[in-house]
Amino acid sequence: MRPVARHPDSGNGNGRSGRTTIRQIAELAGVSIATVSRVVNGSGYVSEKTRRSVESVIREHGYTANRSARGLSGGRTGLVGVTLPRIHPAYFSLIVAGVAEALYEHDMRIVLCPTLHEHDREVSLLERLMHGTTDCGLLVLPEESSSELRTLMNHGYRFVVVDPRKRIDERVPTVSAAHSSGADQATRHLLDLGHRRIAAITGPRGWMATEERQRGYHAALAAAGVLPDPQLVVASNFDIEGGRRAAAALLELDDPPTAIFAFNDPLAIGAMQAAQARDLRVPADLSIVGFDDTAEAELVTPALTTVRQPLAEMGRMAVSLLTRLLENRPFEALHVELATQLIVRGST
Amino acid sequence: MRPVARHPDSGNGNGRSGRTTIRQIAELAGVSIATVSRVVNGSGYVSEKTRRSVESVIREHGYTANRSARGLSGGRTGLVGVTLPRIHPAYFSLIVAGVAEALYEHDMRIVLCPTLHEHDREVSLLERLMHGTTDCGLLVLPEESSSELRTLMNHGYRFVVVDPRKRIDERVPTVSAAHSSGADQATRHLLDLGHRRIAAITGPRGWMATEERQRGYHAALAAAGVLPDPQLVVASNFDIEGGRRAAAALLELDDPPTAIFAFNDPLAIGAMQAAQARDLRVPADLSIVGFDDTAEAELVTPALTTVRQPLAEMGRMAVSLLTRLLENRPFEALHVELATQLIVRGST
DNA sequence: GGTACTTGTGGAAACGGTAACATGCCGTTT
DNA sequence: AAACGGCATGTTACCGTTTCCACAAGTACC
Repeated sequence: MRPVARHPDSGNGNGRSGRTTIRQIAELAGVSIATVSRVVNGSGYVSEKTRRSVESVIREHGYTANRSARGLSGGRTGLVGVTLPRIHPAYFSLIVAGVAEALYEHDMRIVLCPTLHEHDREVSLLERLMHGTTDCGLLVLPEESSSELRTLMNHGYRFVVVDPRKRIDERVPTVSAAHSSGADQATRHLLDLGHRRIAAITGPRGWMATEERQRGYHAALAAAGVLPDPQLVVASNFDIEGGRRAAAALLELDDPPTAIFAFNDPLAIGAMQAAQARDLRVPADLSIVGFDDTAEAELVTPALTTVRQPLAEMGRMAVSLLTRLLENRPFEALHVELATQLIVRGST
Repeated sequence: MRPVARHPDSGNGNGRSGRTTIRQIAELAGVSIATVSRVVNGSGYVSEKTRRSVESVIREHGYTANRSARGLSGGRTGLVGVTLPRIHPAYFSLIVAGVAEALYEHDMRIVLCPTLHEHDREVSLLERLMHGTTDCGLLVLPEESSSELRTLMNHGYRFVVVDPRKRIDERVPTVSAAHSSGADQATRHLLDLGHRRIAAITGPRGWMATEERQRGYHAALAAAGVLPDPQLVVASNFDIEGGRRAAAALLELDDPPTAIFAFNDPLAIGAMQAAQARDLRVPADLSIVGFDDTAEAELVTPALTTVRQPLAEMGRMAVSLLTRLLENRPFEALHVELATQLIVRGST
């Protein structure tokens, strides 16, 4: 099909693209392919002498096992499927960065699958990923229902969920941030500053992150003896525009809040823009706290006080659960919750 | 090894993990595996009747070809290796988003390989990627020298470079932004506003992006009859801190600039911070223009005037070149340069 | 001096596809 | 009527690994 001129150093003519195969290595080292395989994988018995000789041939010829063949032959592909809604928002790219780094150390790679929030797309992607492409999966903020995930499990696919959107089956390993305690810290911080009318701009209803953070928010208010005002809680989606609209509505109230706790940074930034649009000074007239602590929090003026989620660490932790899963180690913690930390900046 | 209880619906016991194979489909449809393969790949002759019958069996059982097997059997893996320095900066994640979207349409997936700017890591990653894991590569801002890339080509690996760092071999297909004309637009904009002492904070010396943008900057100055002042050109790396330092140095000059053209958005943001730190008002006392137009440009106060690079489109375009490569279509344009556009906001 | 276990090694059967080749049928052309 | 070419389908040899099994030699034990 393609009569590409073979590069001089690509060696003896085997069929296709001139890659060194295990057979060539075996021949050069004067052993069988089984032995080479044993050396490469460090399994079974190989004498010290043979091992060294094979290793030197391997080094010399720069041999690496063909991943497809390895994957096919019952082994592992060394590929992990990562599904997430979108890549670009800092929230996701930070998690992916952590995942990529941790996987690299295990000599595994990421197969990246943005779902663009399309549930169907995610389902069909997982279908395909299970299908010999990847050894296991890592689902960030999955669109799938608990029962769909259960089906996946029953088919023998291993996966870990990072930041579950809804409450899901107990047996699915998850990694998330300490939503509730983070929200508690944020709210308490505002209370400590003397605020009593503290509004919340939440994420979508029904999401775990929303519910948990709401729990923390209410807990802190209750602890300070402040009666929660339902008018002060507005649900939104997690973007700037949503924050702008929600904050605008809050500031229209007869008795507007003196502080807003937004459930993520884009919402907080939107709120800040809404405040500035009606000539309110932040933090003098209105204090604002966010959640995430992505890079944008430091860029805006004033810099945003926010609750830091250790996103890259969450990614790393997910990988660590995943490797435990693959080794079939029945592991201690199925559900890991990483601590959050309040970062105080200029917006409060 | 793992005696996982087979899920009821996973069907007849074949060896491993209960996935449907082409053989099972063939049997159920009462045809040979070759015919099923033909139906799946849409190749060769299949009668309308057979095709429909096979398709219905496939749908019913949710069959998808095992990628490892397909990859091994001389075919394609459907995986594209993407190497880039880091994932998180908006610049990269936007490109990746474009790439992912375009690849999804071809039913291909991304294997993501951040190199963390380590040259060795990149080389060894490419080594491995070539190795049966991926069909082709997409290198964003590659660390590799032109000769290393040439070696890769000679080994028969197909790849496209997005935003080449240095000047590389003519035969390597590349996608980049119109650096020079973008810089020209930016500089001209500042000139039109009456500025005559226009400084430039450039990227690292020797990078193509730096050189080309510098060319555009000089061209615009020359066209306006402004003598370039070497003191006003400072090289930096591409991050906020670098911008801060470079701008601080510029503002210390006896005859400081009245405008700064920073060669990317973080640099511009750093410059803005440096200006604000010494109580200069932007744009009244100092105008600033950036380059990229990532999300952060809109977040800062004042919003940043900047040159928009169509990053996601660059990713898509790279995929389109890649598919042409794979189909062995000797293609028209080896080097694509996408137009940039000046976005005027509050910083000028 | 057999038996049994530990080591070291090779042979060969999967794994699930693709694609080259073979085969058989049917309608045209010569 | 024979030869031929397009179509539809089946057979089978790979692709590069892993891994199970067999086998040989050496050592330990009774």
